[in-house]
Amino acid sequence: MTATNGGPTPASDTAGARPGAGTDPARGDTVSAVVRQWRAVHPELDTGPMEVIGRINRCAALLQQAEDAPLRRAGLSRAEFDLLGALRRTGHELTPGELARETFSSGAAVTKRVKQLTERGLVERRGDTRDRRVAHLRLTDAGRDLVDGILPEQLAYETAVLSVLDRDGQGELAGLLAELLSRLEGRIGALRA
Amino acid sequence: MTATNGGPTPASDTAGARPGAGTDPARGDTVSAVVRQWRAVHPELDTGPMEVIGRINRCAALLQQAEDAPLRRAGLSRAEFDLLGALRRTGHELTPGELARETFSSGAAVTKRVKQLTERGLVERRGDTRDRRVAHLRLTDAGRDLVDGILPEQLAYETAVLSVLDRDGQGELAGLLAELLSRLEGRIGALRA
DNA sequence: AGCATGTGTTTTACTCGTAAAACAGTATGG
DNA sequence: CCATACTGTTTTACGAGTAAAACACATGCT
Repeated sequence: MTATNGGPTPASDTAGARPGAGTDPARGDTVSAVVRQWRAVHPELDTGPMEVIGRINRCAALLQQAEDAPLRRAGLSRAEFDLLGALRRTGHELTPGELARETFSSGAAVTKRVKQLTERGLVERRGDTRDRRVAHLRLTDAGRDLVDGILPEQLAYETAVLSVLDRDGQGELAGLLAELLSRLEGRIGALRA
Repeated sequence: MTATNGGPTPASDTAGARPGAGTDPARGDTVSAVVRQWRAVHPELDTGPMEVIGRINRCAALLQQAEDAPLRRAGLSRAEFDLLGALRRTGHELTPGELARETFSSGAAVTKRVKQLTERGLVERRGDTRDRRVAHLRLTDAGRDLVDGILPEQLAYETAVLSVLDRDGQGELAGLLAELLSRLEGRIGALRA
């Protein structure tokens, strides 16, 4: 996660797991240990939210770390792959600004990545004829082939990692996350407590 | 999320939950839009894993971004708070190495953070009497008070954010994540596909 | 004891991301 | 038109993290 980047975040395990629910992992995850520590120090606090947020953060950190390996073999960072992927999946040219929004990163970061990817022959740039401030970016054949080569590998890998959950579990998880996410995205910025 | 990092670390890839911009409330989350794009371009691929991994990444990024605000008001980055929190919740002194493991970061990063936090009077250092290589770190009173002041605020904030899911939903989500996480942590490194 | 080896921590060199300023060009209102 | 404000992109200055090397010390072998 960050952590930040690599960020691990405090986590916890309170009552999260319902009784009797199927598998009962021999031992808890790291988050549950952290939550236990907090509860010992501050018994008056409701550590419930840590059980969810801490685990989301930790899962994200582990999954990203694991997925980076295959990517690096192709000589790409995750941010670079995200950029190429955005161009590939939209299927058309994008401006730097659109690319920034699409990949949730700053314009400056996109400028730098595009520069490198262009030098590597994976992306091409073309100026807009009407508005000379804007550029249009597209994948080269090499860029498209690279993405198309990596993607199935990446998906197969993800499938393997997630197979620790059964099909129903994955479906439930995806559903709950979709609900959480759609509501978070809906009111983003609203809760700046 | 870098997250890390100033802010949210870019989330990630394949499953890359990354569409941008606009909130498109009524219809699903941004991840489902991305998945739809990929399926249009590569109908033969099973995009299932993206629905889970992409959402975990995106949720992590949004939650971290949201939680950073309250932290910054206290003049701390998430990484710094993690470090102070580790000292607070364990209740005893930790060496730099232990702190690195506890916060899932590199020793070098811990060295730098401890240096800053010590200068700010939040952390104290003491050398080990037997083994002069090691140091023991502990919170100062100011450091402890800072953590104890922030924590309830942070938890209240998390509770508010998660309230978009009902109690059962939160419990189910925590349970599924706990299962996934404990298995990922169990076999981490095993799947370096 | 003396030296090779191992461990805990810090330093160094470098990458990458960001925020804010700088650029470059477009659109508008008088 | 021409000044002004605005938008899209790039540049600049800097902060934070990492890996690998450097340190500093401890330990074990002979």
